[in-house]
Amino acid sequence: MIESTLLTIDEVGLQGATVAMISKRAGVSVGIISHYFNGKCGLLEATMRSVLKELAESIRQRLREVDSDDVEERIKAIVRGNFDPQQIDRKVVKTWLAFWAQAMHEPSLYRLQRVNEKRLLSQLRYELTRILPRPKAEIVAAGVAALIDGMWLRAALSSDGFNGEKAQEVISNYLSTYLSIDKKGGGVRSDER
Amino acid sequence: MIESTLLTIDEVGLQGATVAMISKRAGVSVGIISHYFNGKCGLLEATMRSVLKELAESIRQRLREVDSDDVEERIKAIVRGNFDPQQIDRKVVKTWLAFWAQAMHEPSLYRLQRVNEKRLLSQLRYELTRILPRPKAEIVAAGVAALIDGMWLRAALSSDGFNGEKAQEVISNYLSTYLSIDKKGGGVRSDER
Amino acid sequence: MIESTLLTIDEVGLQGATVAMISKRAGVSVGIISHYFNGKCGLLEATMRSVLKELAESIRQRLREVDSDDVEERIKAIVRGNFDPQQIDRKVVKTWLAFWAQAMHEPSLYRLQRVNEKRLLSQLRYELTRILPRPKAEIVAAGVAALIDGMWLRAALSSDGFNGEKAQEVISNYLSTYLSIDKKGGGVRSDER
Amino acid sequence: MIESTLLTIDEVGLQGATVAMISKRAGVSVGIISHYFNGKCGLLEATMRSVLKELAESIRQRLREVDSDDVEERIKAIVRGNFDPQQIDRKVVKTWLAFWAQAMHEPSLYRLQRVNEKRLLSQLRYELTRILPRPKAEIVAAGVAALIDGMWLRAALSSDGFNGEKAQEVISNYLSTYLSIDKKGGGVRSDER
DNA sequence: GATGAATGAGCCTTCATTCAT
DNA sequence: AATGAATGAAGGCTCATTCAT
Repeated sequence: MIESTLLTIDEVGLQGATVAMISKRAGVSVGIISHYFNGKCGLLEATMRSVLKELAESIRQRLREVDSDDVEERIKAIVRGNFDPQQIDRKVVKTWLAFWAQAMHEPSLYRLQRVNEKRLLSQLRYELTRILPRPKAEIVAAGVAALIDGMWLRAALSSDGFNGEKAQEVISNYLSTYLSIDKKGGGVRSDER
Repeated sequence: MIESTLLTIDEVGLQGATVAMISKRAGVSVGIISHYFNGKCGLLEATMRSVLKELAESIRQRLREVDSDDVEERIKAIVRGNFDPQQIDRKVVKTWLAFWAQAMHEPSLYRLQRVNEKRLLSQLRYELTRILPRPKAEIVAAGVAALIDGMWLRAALSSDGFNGEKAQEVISNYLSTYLSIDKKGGGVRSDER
Repeated sequence: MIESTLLTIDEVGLQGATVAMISKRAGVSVGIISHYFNGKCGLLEATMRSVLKELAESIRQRLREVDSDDVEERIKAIVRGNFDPQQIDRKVVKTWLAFWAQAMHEPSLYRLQRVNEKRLLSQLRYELTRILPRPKAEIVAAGVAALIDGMWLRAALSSDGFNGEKAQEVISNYLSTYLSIDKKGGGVRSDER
Repeated sequence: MIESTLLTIDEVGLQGATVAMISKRAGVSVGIISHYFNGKCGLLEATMRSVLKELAESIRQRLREVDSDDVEERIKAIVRGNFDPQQIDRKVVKTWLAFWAQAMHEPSLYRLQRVNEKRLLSQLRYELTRILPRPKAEIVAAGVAALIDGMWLRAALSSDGFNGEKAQEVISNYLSTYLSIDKKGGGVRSDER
């Protein structure tokens, strides 16, 4: 069902996707969608919930694999989670874009979007406050979050398919550069702000 | 016409926007849209072309105001251009999102999106290669571009309206991080790559 | 459904007939027409198929009623079938005319028209070759077919309603002219060709 | 103008032909059609009037070329006039079909059609009454008229282009056969009726 | 008189949803 | 519970006609 939705959106877009297409692909009747998901919009919401759950799971798994005290590694793990093959799959990417456009006009979708947006930021902030003063942690968290979304978006919109590794390289590079500076002259610089 | 489109998309989304709504708001007949813009899709394209032109103009203007040799300032000018009040206006933002979702399934829109995406990147790269070795310039350019898009996107999707200043602060911070390193040990470090 | 189409074309012509009119008269929803007939054009095709089937049935029935060896009577039966009350009904006649005009620009309709056109001719030829040398049979078959269509058309276009009997009289006269000659001096004349 | 109409109907049918297409081809403005012809329907009427006038002229010319007392030749001349290359031109043929379909629902077109239909019949009847008793002349006239229309129609609807010669052959054959019989045993046969 | 830009009614079609089975 | 045929509102687009220039 969810998979059908993703595949169909991939093929023809959210507008082009009809409930008939989706239900046919899933091998169920059209009625079932209105019945169980409360219409097409509800199906999109359920689909995004599923994608979001997998994203969260993907991050959690990566975090479990790294030293719980190595902040830099933990953040890189979060980044890797966001660039999990499943997340950068074309059908998921297209669904994300459709979801964003729709979310601006659908409260239920909007809430979902907000929760996800805030979760990433707070995760990053939580890690960074362990080694950076709060104002700086705030800025770096916002930066990393924006980099994740921005790299993800740029990759999504480019035709060359997804280059997740390059994205992660840019982010890692930023992170290690930043943290190394901080270790050297962090005190002074953070006073400046 | 273009303004009507933006306002209508802002109100009801691209899907919800009918040509009747748009033409009524613009005070013209429905027929005129198909006649001049080649249908609803053509209208979206024309609208985005207009938005893109204004973005380009906004950046050009900011660049004209800064020292043509101060690379950091020039990049900040590009960033400021991207966060111009007109660009972060809610109706423009919503149209961007709708445009992205649509562009995945409409070749003419896709081309437009690609041109814009590449233009920002090449502008940044051009400036950065003046003070950084090419591989590093590449990474920083990609980083700044992603930060712009990412901050812009996060701001767009958050309800609190747009906080362009915070976005610019984050990006400035990112930029100075890289450039300060370069100044300190740039020669050696860039040789390493 | 078919009946609704015929009645509506009778009233306002094919151009004037809207799907809404037809479906309303049939007491079904408009959507059903696109669903089952693949649009207005498909509906016309289905309607003509029905008319054609009834024409074929009408001829078959008339043929069953006559001596299978009396060629003249068999041909008259075919003629009678073509002038069956159902075939010369005003609504059927108008639909035929609309169909012809449309068939020139619609491959699927065109094929249908060709099949029917050829069927009549080959039926006549088949009967006539039993008593006439082939070249003459060919000419008489073409003549009878043209007479049927021509009488039918003239009657269709005249306001006085259909005078099927007069049409049949003319055709019978034509037929006996040819067949009587053949009986008298057929051997010699047919050698001439 | 008239020529443009014929060409456009040939290409896309009467329904498909827009006034814009026709006026563009004629190199005039769209307004001119409503202005001078009173709309699209008026243009069709004017076009058919032109076609009809040429048909009449074509027949008159053929009649002028034959002996005014040779009835058989005069009728053959009328037939030849109806199968004049100009009349069996594809664009004229298609326009005729469209005209018929339309005439059923447009009084002004209907009158035009009636006039033409009757003119042919009365011309034939006039000639035939010179050598046949009236009832027989009536039947033969109706037969020849129907043959002309029927052959013309069958040729029009077949894809093989127009085979005017074969049509004329069938009609001539009928005519000479009929008249020769009549001369031989005309008295007796006509008494039979 | 001639133009052609603008109009807007009306069309066919699509498709989310419903509901009898 | 599951189906899928039927619904009918609504959308984009076309195009004959108008009318200011």
